[in-house]
Amino acid sequence: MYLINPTQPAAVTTADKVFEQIQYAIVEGDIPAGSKISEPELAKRYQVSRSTLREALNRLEKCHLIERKANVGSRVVDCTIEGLLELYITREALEGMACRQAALNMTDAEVDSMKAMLKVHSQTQELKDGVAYYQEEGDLDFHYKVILGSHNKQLINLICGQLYHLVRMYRCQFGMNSPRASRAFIEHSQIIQAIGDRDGELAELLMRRHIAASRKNIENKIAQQQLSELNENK
Amino acid sequence: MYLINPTQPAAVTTADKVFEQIQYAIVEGDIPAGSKISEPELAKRYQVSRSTLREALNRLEKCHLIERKANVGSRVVDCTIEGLLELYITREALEGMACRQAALNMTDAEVDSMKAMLKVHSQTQELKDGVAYYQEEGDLDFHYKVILGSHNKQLINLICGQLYHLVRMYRCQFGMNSPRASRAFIEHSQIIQAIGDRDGELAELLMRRHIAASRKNIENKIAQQQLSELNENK
DNA sequence: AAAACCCATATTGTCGACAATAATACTTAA
DNA sequence: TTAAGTATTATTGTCGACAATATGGGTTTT
Repeated sequence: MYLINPTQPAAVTTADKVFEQIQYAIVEGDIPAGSKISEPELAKRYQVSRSTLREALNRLEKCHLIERKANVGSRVVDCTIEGLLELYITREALEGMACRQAALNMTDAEVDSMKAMLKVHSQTQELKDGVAYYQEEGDLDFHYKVILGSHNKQLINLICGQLYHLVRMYRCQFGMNSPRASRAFIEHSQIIQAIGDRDGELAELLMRRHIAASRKNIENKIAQQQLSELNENK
Repeated sequence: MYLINPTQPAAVTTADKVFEQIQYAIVEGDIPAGSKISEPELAKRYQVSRSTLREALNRLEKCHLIERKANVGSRVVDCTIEGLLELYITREALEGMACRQAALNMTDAEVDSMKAMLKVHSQTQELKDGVAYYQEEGDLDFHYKVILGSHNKQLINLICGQLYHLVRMYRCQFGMNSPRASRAFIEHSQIIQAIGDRDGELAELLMRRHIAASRKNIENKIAQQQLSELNENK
């Protein structure tokens, strides 16, 4: 279903499955951003008791997809431009450090594996066919591998287990499929090079620039989007 | 009780209160690190039903104080040296960025408030009386204010809401009360200076060095501790 | 004697019902 | 007519019981 997070263990309990379904619904926008969550309604919709639904809600809260207030209820987080900026700044810090650690801790085999993956992506890209989808997937693959390559459980958990759910949500809601494919590819190559050279400082620098560039690109897209909406409504 | 986290809302529900109590017990080591958690036992000990205890366990999992496996149960995280290093590397990334953002986003009033706080700390320190406790509190105060000064909800939540519980736990379990008080004070002053000058780049650099130094200091302490334990047992 | 299998027990996951709190609508008073 | 207070309703928090899964001990088999 949709996208598998390699760091998340397979859902075994029903609360896990409901969590995945709701997570998908929120990321895709089927449950609108910013909307209030009714426990009885969702429990009925997914055919589970309120207890297990609340268990699922707890998981959703863990990856910052919903927010709870005591005795009041839960709301889906809303996607604001400020929130997006904050998210990318946090990514810049965390993934930058993860990249530095990857340069120190990745095995040679892992580095080779990444280089191979990049080669596949480049060939796929040359097909110029379905570039958006593949590059999008490839982008996530790339970042996942770098993060896992840090061999730092704390970083891996924070980024893959929490931040990336929000990243996907923003990408979906703002319709950001595969921006700047060719540029990203070049930047990925440079990063891998630095990691392979075991140059942690450079690797971190490049990753931070890469994410900052991605952030600015999205900012521009949003600005354009808002501009065109303005033109439609005038 | 113990230490109030200014970013955490007051506990209103009983699950919240139980959470705080267990959190305290884990951080202090009353519930030993690495030990398995028995839901029925804890529920009886804190005089609540298993449902509300599980709610409390969910909060504990959110701040990484316990880990759960489906159909198996929960364990308190164990404090390993690797875990400590990973934690401090993550802090370096996040607090470094928070410090950079603080330089950009803090109001002048907030900067003044921090300078005033630092002045109080310096006077308190000169008393050379109970330095450990006050400086320890002061250290946390300082870091909290910088993080809050970033005005970045994502960073604030990750650091104060999650990482700092673990930081306290490690400090407690490894008996790290107030290391390098005078050095820390000087470094804090430099950081505030950079923030006041709105020099984000320098502010981040100094904060990262500050945390890295703290990490190395703790590493040394642990090494000494293990050495002395070795001598006792020989 | 060691290993594999099975059964008993304990723990976790799930459920529906009740209690407490918050939001809403209505009534009453200024 | 507006504002405050109150009662009603709906939602969340808490509880105890049942079902499903894992753990440990005992038995049997090779």
